[in-house]
Amino acid sequence: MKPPSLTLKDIADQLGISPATVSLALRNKECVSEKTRQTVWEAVKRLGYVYNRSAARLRTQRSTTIGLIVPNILNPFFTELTSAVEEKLDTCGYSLLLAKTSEDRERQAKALRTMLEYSVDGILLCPAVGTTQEDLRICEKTNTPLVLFTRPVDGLKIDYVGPDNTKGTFLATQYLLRKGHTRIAFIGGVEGSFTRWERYEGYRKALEEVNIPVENQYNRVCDTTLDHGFQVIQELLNLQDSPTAVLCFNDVIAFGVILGLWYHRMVPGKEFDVIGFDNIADAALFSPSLTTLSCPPKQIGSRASELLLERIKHPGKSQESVILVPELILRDSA
Amino acid sequence: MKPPSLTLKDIADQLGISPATVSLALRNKECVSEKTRQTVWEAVKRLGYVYNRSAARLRTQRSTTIGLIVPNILNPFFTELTSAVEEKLDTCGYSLLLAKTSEDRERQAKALRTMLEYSVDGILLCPAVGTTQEDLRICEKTNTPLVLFTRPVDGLKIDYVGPDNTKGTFLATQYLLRKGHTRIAFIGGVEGSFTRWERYEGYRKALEEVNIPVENQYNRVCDTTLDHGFQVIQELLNLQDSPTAVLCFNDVIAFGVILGLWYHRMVPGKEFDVIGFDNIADAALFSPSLTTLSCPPKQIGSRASELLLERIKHPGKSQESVILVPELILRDSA
DNA sequence: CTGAAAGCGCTTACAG
DNA sequence: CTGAAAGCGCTTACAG
Repeated sequence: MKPPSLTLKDIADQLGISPATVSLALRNKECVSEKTRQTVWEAVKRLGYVYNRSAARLRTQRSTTIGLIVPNILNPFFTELTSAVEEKLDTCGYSLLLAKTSEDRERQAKALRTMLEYSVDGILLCPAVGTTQEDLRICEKTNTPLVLFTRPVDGLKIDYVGPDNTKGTFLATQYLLRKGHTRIAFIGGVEGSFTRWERYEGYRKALEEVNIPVENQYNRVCDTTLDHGFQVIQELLNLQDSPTAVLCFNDVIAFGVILGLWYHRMVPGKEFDVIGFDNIADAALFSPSLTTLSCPPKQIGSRASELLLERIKHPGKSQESVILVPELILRDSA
Repeated sequence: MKPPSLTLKDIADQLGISPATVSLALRNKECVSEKTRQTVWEAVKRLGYVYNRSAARLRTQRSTTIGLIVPNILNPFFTELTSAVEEKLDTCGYSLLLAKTSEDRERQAKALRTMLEYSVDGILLCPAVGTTQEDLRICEKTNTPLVLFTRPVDGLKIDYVGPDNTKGTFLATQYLLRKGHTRIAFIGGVEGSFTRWERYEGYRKALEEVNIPVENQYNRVCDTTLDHGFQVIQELLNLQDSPTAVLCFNDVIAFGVILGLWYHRMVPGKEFDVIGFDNIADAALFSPSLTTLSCPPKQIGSRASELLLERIKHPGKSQESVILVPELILRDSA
């Protein structure tokens, strides 16, 4: 199908030297004379030689590729994280193999397997909801470094980077209470998500501390998309005792809420308080008065990448958990 | 570094058959007896064998990987497109290698080369601004199918999928004129972008047709991010003869504009008309009254993928240009 | 239906 | 500083 491509041997033949020397020269090894190296590079450019990584990979058992698996590329949180990972890897000479799970354990299993088949040097994974230790065993078996981010896996001691969810929402709720709010809703996140549970815990604890009962009508599960946030805030505003502030599962939900408020001609941050989580790129702009718990995806992505590259270089080191404490970012009401 | 991994030969030895048969069985070839196939698959599962694609790739010169190169992953247009491509490829058994150019021709050259080194079966590329035919020559040389999308390259006859920019903005401008607007601004897109030029052309022509002069103060170049749209609309609203409608380079700019309008307590679609381009996912929600020129990234992505897979299967077929005509989507003012 | 053999393009000890 | 040789793990004609 493809035409015969140029090989190291072709270059070697052209120059009347051995393929071994060409290989060494291309890798810029010290042991090759400057003169040889130059002739080789010159020939490579002239003939349009393209290095064959599959061959090198087969030989060396290393791939300079890492795999990134996320639930959903469309969520800006993961988009920004992906971008940060790509950037970090690029500067370190690694390429990125990307897959998504759609929160499906089957698809996740398939993605993991495929990446191992490509001999990735390591994997960055945000586990699909419901992932078990068993699901990830294959990485251990093949001795492939694995770093989890954003969501831990129950009972699994492994490299991990993620936020302190409970502490974050606890702080945010206290902040709302101090501002005098008593009817505070918690919006977003899907049923069965451990992250949601943790974030809700912080909210619950803070209310409990000041003896405000947690009301079921203020606790709304929903998918993390703009339109769900938009929808839910409409419903909440129609309640008898409608809330005066919402703590959102994340910024995307918060954006939906803000759009819903504008739509009702209400100004978020003035007539109604909204708090997000993550501090994704658009958060700074979305509402001049959006408060958010900052634990930016770029930061998580770059920390996780660093950790993974570290593991690849020094295997066998002990596991590390990087827990980032979210910072409450207040923005001036304009 | 990695422990010795299981090979086909290990499986073969275990079962007392030849590696060739194991290979055939794994590929589910007809010529292997049902019984043998089953024993092989059973052993593979039991022993936890992981197929080595590097070896297969080296042998067959095919990779079942394709490369996707975009200017910027963070732009929702490209995010959605990436997602659509990933989905399409996944169902066809291909994996995705992802890279971004940041509109830098050097980085683009590097990304192309890396992908060829990985022996991708084909490449999907949205060329960085300023890309020349020469920049893409390497694909031709290595005989790697290349499909461009969204942006053509000057003078290059090659498979391409993209919108009819001029026709789109022409229609949209006519629509605004019919609604009685006479002061219409054109916002967004960067200097030197061919796409911007095309979209501006449609706007210019429509105004010209009804003898409305094109005013420089209504033509604003800016990066395609929310905050730039937000910024620019503020400036326009402060003009002496501030416009009554804007045609935006794309939806992202339009979102920024809408946020800017809400911020001024103006309701887009009522007191001020806003038109976007692309129809990205959030457009339906962003303002209930946002009008947009629909040419969705998912559609472009999936058409481009199909075209590429087609080329991979049947090389040597003649080039094809798929020009999608944007449709004006009107949404009811609520 | 199954096996022996060659080879994909590289890298790496090992000699010289 | 350079070369000959072996081998990474697969696939594929070719025999049988």
